[in-house]
Amino acid sequence: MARYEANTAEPKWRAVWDDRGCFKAENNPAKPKYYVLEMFPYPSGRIHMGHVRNYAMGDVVARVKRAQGYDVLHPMGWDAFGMPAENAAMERKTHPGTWTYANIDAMRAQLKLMGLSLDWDREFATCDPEYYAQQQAMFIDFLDAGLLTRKNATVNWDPVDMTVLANEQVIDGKGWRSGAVVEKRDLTQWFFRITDVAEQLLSAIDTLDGWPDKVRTMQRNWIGKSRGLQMRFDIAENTIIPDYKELEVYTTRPDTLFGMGFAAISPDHPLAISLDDRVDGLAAFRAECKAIGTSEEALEKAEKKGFDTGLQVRHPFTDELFPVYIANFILMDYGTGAIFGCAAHDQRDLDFARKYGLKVLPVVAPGGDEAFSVGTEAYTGPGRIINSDFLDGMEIEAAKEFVADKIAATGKGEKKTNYRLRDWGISRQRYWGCPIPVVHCDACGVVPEKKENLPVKLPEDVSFDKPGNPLERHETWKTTPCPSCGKSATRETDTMDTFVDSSWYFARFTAPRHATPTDRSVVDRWLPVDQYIGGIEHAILHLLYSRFFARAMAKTGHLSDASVEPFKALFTQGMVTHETYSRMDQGREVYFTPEEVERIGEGDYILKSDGEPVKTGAIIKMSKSKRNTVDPEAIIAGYGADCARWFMLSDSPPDRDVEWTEAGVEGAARHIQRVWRITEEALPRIPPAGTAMPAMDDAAAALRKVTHKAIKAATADIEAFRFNKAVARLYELTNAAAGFKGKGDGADWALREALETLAKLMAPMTPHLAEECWQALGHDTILAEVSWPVVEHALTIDDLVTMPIQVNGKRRAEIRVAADADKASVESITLAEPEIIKCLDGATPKKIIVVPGRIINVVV
RNA sequence: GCGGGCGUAGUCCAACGGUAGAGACAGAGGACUUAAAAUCCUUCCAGUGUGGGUUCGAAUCCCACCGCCCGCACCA
Repeated sequence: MARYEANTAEPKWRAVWDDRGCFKAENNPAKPKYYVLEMFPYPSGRIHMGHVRNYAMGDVVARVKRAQGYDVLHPMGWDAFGMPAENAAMERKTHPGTWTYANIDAMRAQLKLMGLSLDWDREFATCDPEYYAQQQAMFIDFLDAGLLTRKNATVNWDPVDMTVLANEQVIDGKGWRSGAVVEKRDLTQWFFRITDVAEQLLSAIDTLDGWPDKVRTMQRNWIGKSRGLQMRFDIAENTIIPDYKELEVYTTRPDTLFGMGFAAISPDHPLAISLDDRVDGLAAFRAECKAIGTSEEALEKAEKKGFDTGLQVRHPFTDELFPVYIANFILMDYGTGAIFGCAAHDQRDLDFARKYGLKVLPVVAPGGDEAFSVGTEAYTGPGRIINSDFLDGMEIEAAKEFVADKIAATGKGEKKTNYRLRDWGISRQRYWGCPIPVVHCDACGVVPEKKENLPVKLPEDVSFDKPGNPLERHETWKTTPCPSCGKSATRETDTMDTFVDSSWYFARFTAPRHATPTDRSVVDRWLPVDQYIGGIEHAILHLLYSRFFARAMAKTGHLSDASVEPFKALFTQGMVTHETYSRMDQGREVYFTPEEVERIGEGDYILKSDGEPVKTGAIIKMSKSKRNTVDPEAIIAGYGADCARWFMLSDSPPDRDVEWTEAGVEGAARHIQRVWRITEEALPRIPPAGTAMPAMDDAAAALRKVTHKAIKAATADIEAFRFNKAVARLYELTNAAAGFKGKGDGADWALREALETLAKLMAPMTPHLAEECWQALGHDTILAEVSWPVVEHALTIDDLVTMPIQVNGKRRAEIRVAADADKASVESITLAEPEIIKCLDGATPKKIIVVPGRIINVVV
C-alpha cells in the first residue's frame, strides 16, 4: 500500500491544470459570472500564514463556483508601491523596483505551490508602468470632473527623513523610522473630494447586505454624520477686535442653548491666532497645546485646559454675556472649531466648567423635574426642557427644531449636517509611488499632463543615499515642457498614496492590458466583485476608498452606475495565531521560534540548543517580533499544500482567529493519508466508474444517505462560509466510508459513490489529493473540470425519526415514529408510552406540544 | 468613554428556541508488531461565565454583572 506522496502528486496536478488552462476566466456570456477576489498582497518577499488562510478560503469559493457551472474570475496581483521598497533601497543600495520585482517573483513561486485556481494571465503589479499609466489617466479625468482639489493641509512632517508621515507612522509624537520629533507643517496637497459623496457613501451602506455588520458599523462611524445648528454669537462690543464681530459655532444640541456657560475655540482657530499678540500668555498656551497634541498618551489623559481670551459673547435670547476660552479639547477641523459650552449636558464641558468655575445650569431634566441638578456627571439622557424660557416643557427633539428655526429666522445661523470624514489627501513626498501627472508652469499654473504623454514614468537613475524625495532633486526628470504653453516648467514631484493603487485594481483585473483604464464591454459584466475576502484591518480605509473610487470611475465613464458598490459581498477572515516561547535574559524577554523549541510534555517546551526549559506564552497573531511565525513554504515542503489548506479551514470559524499548532497540522496530514488509503483499499472491490446503480440492501442504502446528506450539508456550509463545519461533514463522510461494513447488494456501488463524492467535496479544499483520488477511481477526466455533485433530496430525508418526550420540559423517554406522522397519532403514541404513563401517574396532561420531527413536551 | 464581538468537555469548536455533541486535537485502554511508527477498535471528561426574567421548553431571546478580545476615541 503506497502512501500518498504530496511532494510528487502536487506538482503533477498543478502542471496538468496549467496545461489545460483550467482556471482561465472564459468571459462566456452563456454562463453566469462569478468574480471572487482576495485582497492582493504587498510583495514583502515571503508569503505568511495569513495569506495561506486568505487564499485557501478564496480558492474554496472559486473552485466550488466553477464546479457549479459559473464562469469564474479569480485573479491575483501585487500591491507593489510603498515605503518598504524605499527603505530596502536605502539599506541595500538597490533600486526599489529591483527589490519589489524580485520579491514578486519569490512570492509568486510560493503562491503557486499552494495550487490556487488563479487566472495568472491577468497578473499585474501596481508599480507596472502599464498599470499606473491608467491610474494617471484617471487622475486627469477626475481632475476634469471636479473630483480633485488642491489645498493646504497640516501634515505630520519628519524633519530627518524629510517626508510626510501618515498618522499611523507617528508613534508617541516621533517618526517611526527616524525617531525624530514630528512637526506639523502646512503643505499644499492633492485631495480626492470624498466628502462630496459622504452622504451617498453613508446611505448606500444600508444596501451592502453581503457585508459583515461590524464593517458596516465601522464605516458609518467613520463617516460620522451629525445634524446640528451652525450659529453665530455676537461678540460683546467692548471686547471686539478687528475682523471678529461674531463667533460661529457648531452644535448638535441647540436645545441646550439656555444652559450655555461659556464659549470655547480651538487653539488653532484663526481668532486664537490673531489674539496671539494681544493677550499675554496666550501664545505660550497655544504652543503648549500643540506640544501635547500629537502624543497618544497625552490625549488619553485628556486633562481639560483652557485660557480666557477676555472676549465675551452675547446670548441671542437672554443677552447674557459669556466668556470665550481657548480650550485644548476643541478640534479645529471639525465643525467651525468653536463651540458653546453647555456644562450640564456634556461631560467635557462639565469638566471644563468645574475646573474654571463656570456656570452649570441644567436645562434638560428627566420628566421635566425643575429641581434636577448635575454633580460631576453630565446628563445626556432623555427628558424635558427646564430653565429655558419659551422652550420649557418641550421634548429634546422638538426643542432642537424650535431653536434652530428661531435662530435661522434671525439670520444668525442655519441647520447644518457635518461629517467626521475628511477629504482624502493623497500627496506623498516619496519616490516609490504613482507620479501625480501634473506640471507646474509659471505662466499657466497647475496643468495636467497630456494623456498622450502618459505614463509619467518614474526615472530609473535615482539614489537613496540622501533623505527626502529623490524626484525632487532629479532636475532632468523634473524639468518638462508645459503641456499648455510649451515653455519649460516643473513636474509635480509628489506621488500618490498607495491606497489609490488598491482602490481600483479589482476593476483592472477584468481587462488588465486594455489601453484605457477599463474595457466597458467586459468590466460591466464582471463587476461587482461577488465575493471579496480579506482582513478586517482594511474595514475602513481601503474599502471606503474603493467605494469612492467606483463612484468617481462611474462619473468619468470608466464604470457603469451599476458598479458604484464594487464589492457585493465581503468576508473578513480572522488572524492566524501561534503560541509564543520566551525566556528572560538579563531582564529582557527573548523570544524563540517554534523550530527552536521542542515539546517534552503537556505544555512543556525546552530550547533545543541547550535543553533548558522555555516559558510558553500568549497565543497571539504571528509576528516577526514575537518570533511565533511558521513559514508556509516549509510546511508545504513537509506536509504538502493540501495539508496546510485543510488545516487552515478546519476547527475555527473562518472569521475568528485560528491557532496554528503542530498537532493540528499532523491531524490534517493524517486525514489526507486516510482519504487516500480508504480510496485505494476500495479499488479492488468497487465496480468500474460509470456502472449503473444496482439494487440496494439496507446497509448500502444507509451509506448512500450519509453520502447525500454530506453533499447537502457541505455545500450549504461552504456557501455560508462555515468552512470549519464543511470540514466536519467531510470527516463524517470519511468515517462512514472507512467504517462501511456492507457486503450485500449495491454495497460496492454505494462505496464508489461515497468515495467519488468525497473526492469531489474535498476538491475545493485539498485539490491535489482530490485529483489523485479521482484518477485512482478510474476516471480520465480532470476533477477541476467536473461538476459539483448533485444531491438526491429523497436520500436526505429520514423515514423514521427518534423523538424525545419531555414531561414539563424534562426528557423522560423517546419514541421512533414516521417522520411525517400527524400530531394526533404522535400524541396517542406518546400517551401510550409506559415511561410516560408512569410519569403522569394518573394525571391528565394540560397540554401536549408536538414539534414535528423534533420533540414532544407533555405539560401537566 | 462610545460601538461591536466572544465566554459550551483538558483544547479548538458544533448544536432552525426543541435529546448539549457533528467534527478535530489531546488523554486512557486494547488489537496488530520482536519492538516502534503507522493503522484499527474501544473509551473517559462538561450541562453551557454569574444572577435574574420571558417560555411548555433557553447555550440560543431579554436585563444586569464578571472576564477576554477588537474597532473608534476630546467629532461639540
